[in-house]
Amino acid sequence: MPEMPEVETIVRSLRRSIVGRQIVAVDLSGLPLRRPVPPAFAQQLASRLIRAIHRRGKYIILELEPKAFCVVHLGMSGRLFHLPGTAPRPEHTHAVLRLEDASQLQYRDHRRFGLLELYEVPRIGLIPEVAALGPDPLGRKFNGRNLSRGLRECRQEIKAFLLDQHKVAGLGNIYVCEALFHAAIRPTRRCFKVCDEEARRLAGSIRRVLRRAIRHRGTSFSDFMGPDGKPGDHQRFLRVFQREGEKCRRCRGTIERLVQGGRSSFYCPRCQS
DNA sequence: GCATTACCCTGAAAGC
DNA sequence: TGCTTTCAGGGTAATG
Repeated sequence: MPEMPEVETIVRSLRRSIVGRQIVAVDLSGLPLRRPVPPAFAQQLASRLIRAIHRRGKYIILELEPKAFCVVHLGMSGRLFHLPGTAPRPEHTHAVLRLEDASQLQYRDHRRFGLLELYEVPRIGLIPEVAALGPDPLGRKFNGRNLSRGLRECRQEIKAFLLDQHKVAGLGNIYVCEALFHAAIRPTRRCFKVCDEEARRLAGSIRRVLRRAIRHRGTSFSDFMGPDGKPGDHQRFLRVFQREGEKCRRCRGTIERLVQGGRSSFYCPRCQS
């Protein structure tokens, strides 16, 4: 389940390995992902140069020359692998970008919740998926004051707010649970009931949790690994996520689980109010 | 207009 | 042992 730290790990790895390479051919499985991959996708990508790789929220964006942007979202189970050109193409491989140095970039996604799209626009900001995103938690616009302003006028539960990519870009279930634990806020709290001081604390917690996860190359349970095949290491440092019934490392109380909007939330009822 | 729910999908785990 | 059912979750369209 790639969230921002996992996507950032992938982007950093791919920057080292595929930027400056030309795409010579593209093979597609033909199966639809979240949306059907446009029939012209392969033809539009072929012969373009990979100029740079960007991340916006959980989106990976290949900046191409002649100017275009290839947008990749990994959904729940998507993975990118940079492999030798002779590597086999396993089941659930939906796109293969063959590069000029005889290597290949494989997109695999067994649940097909991901997205592959090409936009011929002059700027990243004109990509519709990117334009709709809220501020990046590691960017300048994300701070306690702005977060507090957003929370004040919202009646949703804080968990749903933080998962909404239009409000904050890049957070998923794992890091929302972890950040709320560090900020001592229960996931069911209504946004407008989070005071300024708590919002400031939450903004700081979100940034710290994400930075720490990036240092550990993300969290791996079953789905995530980097393009080089290495899993992340952050799962060892989680305080609440998937720890239902275990002891809280802060107060020795018991971690509980509840379901919000069909997603599991993990929290410590003693530490979080 | 905002909040909530259903749906897409498949592998793994649980239940029978 | 083998089959069936349930669950997980990101994003979005549909519904309330």
